[in-house]
Amino acid sequence: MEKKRVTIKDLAKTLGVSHSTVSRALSRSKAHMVSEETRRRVKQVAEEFSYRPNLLAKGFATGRTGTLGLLAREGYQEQAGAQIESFLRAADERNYRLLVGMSAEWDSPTPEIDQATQMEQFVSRGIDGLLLQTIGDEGEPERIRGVVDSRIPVVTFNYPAPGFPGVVLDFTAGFCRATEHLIALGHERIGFLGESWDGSGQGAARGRGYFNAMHAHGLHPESLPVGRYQTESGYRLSREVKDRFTALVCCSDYTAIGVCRGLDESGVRVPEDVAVVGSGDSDVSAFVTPSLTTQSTPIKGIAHAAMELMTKVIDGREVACQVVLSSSLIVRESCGSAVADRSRIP
Amino acid sequence: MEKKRVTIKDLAKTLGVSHSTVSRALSRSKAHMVSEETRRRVKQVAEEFSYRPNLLAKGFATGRTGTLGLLAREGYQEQAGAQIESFLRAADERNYRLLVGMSAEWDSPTPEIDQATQMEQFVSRGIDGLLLQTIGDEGEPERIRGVVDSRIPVVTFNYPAPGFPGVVLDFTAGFCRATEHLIALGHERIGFLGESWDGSGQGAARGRGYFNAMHAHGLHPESLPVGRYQTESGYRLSREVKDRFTALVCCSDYTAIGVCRGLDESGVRVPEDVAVVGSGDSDVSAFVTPSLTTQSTPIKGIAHAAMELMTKVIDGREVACQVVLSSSLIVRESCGSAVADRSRIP
DNA sequence: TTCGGTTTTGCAAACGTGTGTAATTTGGCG
DNA sequence: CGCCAAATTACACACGTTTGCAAAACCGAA
Repeated sequence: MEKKRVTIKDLAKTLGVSHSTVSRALSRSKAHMVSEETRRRVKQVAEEFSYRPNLLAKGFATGRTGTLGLLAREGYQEQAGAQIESFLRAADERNYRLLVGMSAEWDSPTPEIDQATQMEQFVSRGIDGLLLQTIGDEGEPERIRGVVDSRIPVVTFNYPAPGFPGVVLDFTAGFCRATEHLIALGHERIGFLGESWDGSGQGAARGRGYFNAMHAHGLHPESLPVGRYQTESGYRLSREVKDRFTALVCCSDYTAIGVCRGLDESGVRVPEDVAVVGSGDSDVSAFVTPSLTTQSTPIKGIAHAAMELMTKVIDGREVACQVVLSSSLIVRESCGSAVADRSRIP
Repeated sequence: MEKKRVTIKDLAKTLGVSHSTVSRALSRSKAHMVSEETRRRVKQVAEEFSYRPNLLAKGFATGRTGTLGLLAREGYQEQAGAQIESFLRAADERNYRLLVGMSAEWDSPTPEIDQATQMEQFVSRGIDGLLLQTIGDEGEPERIRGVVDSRIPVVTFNYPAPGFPGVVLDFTAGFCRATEHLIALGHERIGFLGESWDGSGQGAARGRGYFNAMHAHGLHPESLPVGRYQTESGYRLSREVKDRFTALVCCSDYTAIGVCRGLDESGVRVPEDVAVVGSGDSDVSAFVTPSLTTQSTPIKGIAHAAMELMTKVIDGREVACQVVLSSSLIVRESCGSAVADRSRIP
């Protein structure tokens, strides 16, 4: 009953030719090493038998599998799911499959597999390239190089890793612009909900944008650390910001939604009493009340740029460059606006 | 410079044994076909050389790759990303990697790869099993069988596919309970935002729950079709529901958020004028204003149950069974309630 | 020492495909 | 008809690993 899959040799047998001929007929080698006539016959029989190549064997023989590894990191992304989706699309378009992994911290104590192991697993499975979400922490490039064979191309995203080509979003500029938007509206006591600016990594890059803007205008910056970029972290922090700031810059839309909710429950109105800006332009951001002023993070753009870069690197047309994407500020209700009623601010 | 990866043969050479011995030493075969002494030596040298097995070759030789395919469908899931994440975790725990794909419609005219092709690709790459998001449309089981080799196990989720083991959420019961909750609050003109109940598939299952509850209480059911389960679809529909219903059952949280926003803009208050319930218990649902009454959809539970089922099927301990998970109703503000603070209501 | 049995090891084939090289066919032209 | 080059095809090996089977080594007992 165990009907085996039909192989190239089966085709060869019924055609009365050698299996190598069949192979050449099907995988159009650059030199027309096979006559048009036989190619036609082979293709017909292949169709008839509904032959499907064993991509495992093919990859094994050629060293190229048509599979890329995508390794995302948990907790450092407000929209991990959407990010993965975008990559799936971008990979599909270039006819690559994706081995996807999600890693916790390096040497994580949790039962989850750590990043190094994931990378090894991927490499062992013969991926043609690795799309790696970096966070820019200390010694990251070395760790990567320690695990992944130097011959397989790595493209990073999220944060630059020296020595590796990558796609990066200019969070610093984005948060700077967002903060300046609040300053232009007349705010002076502006708080930041996110990681502090002195540090490395993507979270700090956001904070640095906030800091730069504040500093440039002679204002006093202050950050309140959020843990994960989740809704509840913002909600928790809402108690601490009351009566302390007239405006808040949040590291993500979800943090913003959480803090808005918390403030609302305390009787603080957004944007009348406190202005809030988020980041990410997530699906819901336009539909919550108040709708969020936020910066678009071109998730699809990142995925496409990363895949673009990856194909270039694979073809050897690029070695190590950073593609910098920038975000734009989307102004909605949550920070009021020039026309907002500001009469109540003490 | 092209340093090849170290193979089993390299180890054999430096150890002065045959490569088959090394193979046996490393892959603990049931029979202790190799002495403890040599095993120790082999392991040491392997460690020293930091040997990593070529999983491609291994899979090719054994027929098992330790990789599963996960094929999700676009647009039929409110939280596709979170779903994928859950599966990644569940797979990790059982030491499986995941080839992930996202498919559009069958024979999709879009440039994206259709489901059949995706499945073929996965199978050709030697997956040990396929986790398949089904939608329960006409002829789905046949289509699956048409593409995927009968020897590789398929576990479906989201909607039962006759003949295949699967995990399914009892949406009908969930939406019935949600609707009855509204009825208990005294509502009679209750609308449904989602697919109609006469049809097949997961969307209709939700509608059927609504319908059953309405019918059981002698009320007139009415559905307004949403396209995708996205925020804006709810927003668009808000104009049509005004002055027509006193309560709305929405097929997803995002639809609910969208419709709340739209109603708010029209001056209709939620929950005072119109009560709304969502579905999915998404992250933000507790933090939007008003917070959403919704049904939890145990996304993690689905992933775990599916993986559990998959391992059973792979081991031959199960053939075709449906695991039915149920949701629970989470009561928050958006539909008002007996205990809610209603003092503000005029 | 020799024998039988058990444990350990080596040999070789197999998995499906690609590819270099040699062998064959083809075709054109003298 | 014969010859040479070009086009086409067959042969055989490679890729890294597993695994059945036979060979070898070992061990204890006669």
